[in-house]
Amino acid sequence: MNRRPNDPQRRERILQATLDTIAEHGLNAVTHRKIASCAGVPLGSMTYYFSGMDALLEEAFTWFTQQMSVQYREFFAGVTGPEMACESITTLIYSSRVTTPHNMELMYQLYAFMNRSASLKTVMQDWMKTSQTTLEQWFDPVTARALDAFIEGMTLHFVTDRQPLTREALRAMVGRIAGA
Amino acid sequence: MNRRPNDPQRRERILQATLDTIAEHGLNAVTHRKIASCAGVPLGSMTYYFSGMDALLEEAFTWFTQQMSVQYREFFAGVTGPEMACESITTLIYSSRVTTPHNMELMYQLYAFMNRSASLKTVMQDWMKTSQTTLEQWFDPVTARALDAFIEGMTLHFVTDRQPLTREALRAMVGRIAGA
Amino acid sequence: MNRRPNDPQRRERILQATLDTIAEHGLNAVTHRKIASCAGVPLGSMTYYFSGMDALLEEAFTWFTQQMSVQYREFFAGVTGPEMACESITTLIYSSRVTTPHNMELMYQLYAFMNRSASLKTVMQDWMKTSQTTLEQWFDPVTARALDAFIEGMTLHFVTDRQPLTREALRAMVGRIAGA
Amino acid sequence: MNRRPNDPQRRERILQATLDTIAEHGLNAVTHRKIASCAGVPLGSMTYYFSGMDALLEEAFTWFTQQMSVQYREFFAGVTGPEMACESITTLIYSSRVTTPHNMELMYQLYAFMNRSASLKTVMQDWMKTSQTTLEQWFDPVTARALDAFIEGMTLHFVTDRQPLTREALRAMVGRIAGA
DNA sequence: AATGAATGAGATTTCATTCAT
DNA sequence: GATGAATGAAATCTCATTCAT
Repeated sequence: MNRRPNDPQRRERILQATLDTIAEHGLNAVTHRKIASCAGVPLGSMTYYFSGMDALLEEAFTWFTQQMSVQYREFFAGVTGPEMACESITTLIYSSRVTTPHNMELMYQLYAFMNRSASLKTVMQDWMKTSQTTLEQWFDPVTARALDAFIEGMTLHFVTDRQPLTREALRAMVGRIAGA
Repeated sequence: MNRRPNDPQRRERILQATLDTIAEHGLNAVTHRKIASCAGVPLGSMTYYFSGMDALLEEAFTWFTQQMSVQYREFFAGVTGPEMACESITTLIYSSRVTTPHNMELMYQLYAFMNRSASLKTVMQDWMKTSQTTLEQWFDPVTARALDAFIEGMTLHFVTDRQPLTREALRAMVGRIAGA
Repeated sequence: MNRRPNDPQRRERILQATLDTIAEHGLNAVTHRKIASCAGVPLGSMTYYFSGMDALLEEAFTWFTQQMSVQYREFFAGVTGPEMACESITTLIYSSRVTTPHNMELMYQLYAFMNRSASLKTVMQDWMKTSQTTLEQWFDPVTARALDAFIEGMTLHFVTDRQPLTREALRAMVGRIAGA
Repeated sequence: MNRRPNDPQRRERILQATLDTIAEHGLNAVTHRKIASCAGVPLGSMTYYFSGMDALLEEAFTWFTQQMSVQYREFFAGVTGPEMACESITTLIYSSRVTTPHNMELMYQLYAFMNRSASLKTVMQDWMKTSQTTLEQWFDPVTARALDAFIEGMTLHFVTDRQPLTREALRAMVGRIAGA
């Protein structure tokens, strides 16, 4: 093992490895060993950096939520009006660039884990608020919530469904909710 | 000599206990002992009735999916037209009678577990198909999918969000997707 | 491993092995592995029979205290008067039949551990009471306590001291405390 | 080039912290981290100043023995005759000024640890010799040993027993052993 | 000289599964 | 058929010690 004292990326690398391992093996089946091996760190590092499995999972999911939040916001960065927002929403769902299978896998593990941790639930609620606020730049609050929920549900469909909607059909539905 | 088991409900009782235990403790943290204790059956029953943990989880989730399917169908039983369907959808989401916290908890555990089991994924896809077909009685296929996705996303919001929508706002959004 | 379901001596065998391991290696250095190996049981048995190390130590010491109590009482079984009691006390200390190095080793480990466990402290106090009561058959309470303390201190001297007292000198000192 | 350490008391501070930690947590449960934290020194100091845990414990106990020896001697400093010695012994036991709960706690941890270390056993034997020699100033050797053993046993009673002896009763018993 | 981040060896503990009854 | 005592494999976690700085 290449000894690297003061490795500043170590913590983050473990967090990322935790997410990757959850995505690959599922929450039940995640072990310190698998994560350590995935992160390329010795087993002893796991509890040196994180007090225990629960703390690690909580922090990893919190980190994931923040990453997703950033990507979400960046996705709507250049949007200037409702029309353009609808296009972006459609692309968000359809392209799976943000809602990749990997991310969706984590999303559902996160929903499943959410109720085990009060602080994680708060993080989730804050995220939900943020994404609604983003959409409220171009839509009224109720519409923003509806669109957010639709994105939520539709992305699930896109990773599970055998025959997802076409881009055009999807765009039309987004337009309906937007009330245009 | 046809010997019937002493306790014919035992299998089902174990399945139900499995679901309850998952809902209470989360998929990671479910053990044979907890389930057996919850079901009030001896520990030995667990592997006597089910070949192993994975088989048990798979069967429990399949059973859950079927239960939900039935409830979903029953919910739309008396519906005679699109208008009434929109009302039912609104009530479905708003009342949390089907989408109880307990059921939603299981739903997300199920989504999280889905990718671990090919057969479970099929079950999920079939369910999705069924619920879309149900809605296709009153809506065109694309609209049916959009409504289904909206239900999906909105129920999540309702168990997580700090301030869910009012019934009226919800009804209005359903109406928009329905294209009325 | 010879599989013996319902091995009724298993628990006691583990307790005895715990005491032997403590005597051999000291409280700090006792591990489940060492005890299991000493008892000839698989490692998994340790926490199957005892909820954890602390519970095991507590029970082992409690058991030891009871054993010592019995031996102590048996030692004074045939005593009919103060004179004979003094002889027995002298022999108890001098012969090291009860206060063997093994037992004394455990005694001091026990004193050291006593303050970690309220219930163990109670057990110790009860034992102290019992041994005083035994001596009160032939001596007044204050004398009984003094003799008990003397036994306590002298047995330590006998396992530590380089040149212990002769039997005669010991007998004389016992006689003085007895007030004969 | 005589380089003196920045912190000349550090070694002693670690030794004292070791004793305090043993008294607080017990010999099993003492860790470098706890001691370092108790002494207010960096973790690295532990193995910088002491070659390892065993060496540290041995030195700490040796130091403790010396401290106790000094206190013991000081306690009998002004004594001029057997009568006065008996009074001092009584006070020694009864007042718990030297045999504080903290010191007694350490005493038993020490007895428990003694057999793990040949050099520590020697230290103990030397101490025993010293305390006997102290008493031999006013008593014959056999009486001195008996008194020493009595002190030993009685102090244990005083920290454990629910109802210790009164001062008068204690004094009377000391007097008997002294043969006055 | 002094430190504390890092680790490997080994501790405790959990638990799915087995199998004698 | 049914059970639960028992176990081995593997999990989590602890910590003395090392060593780059």
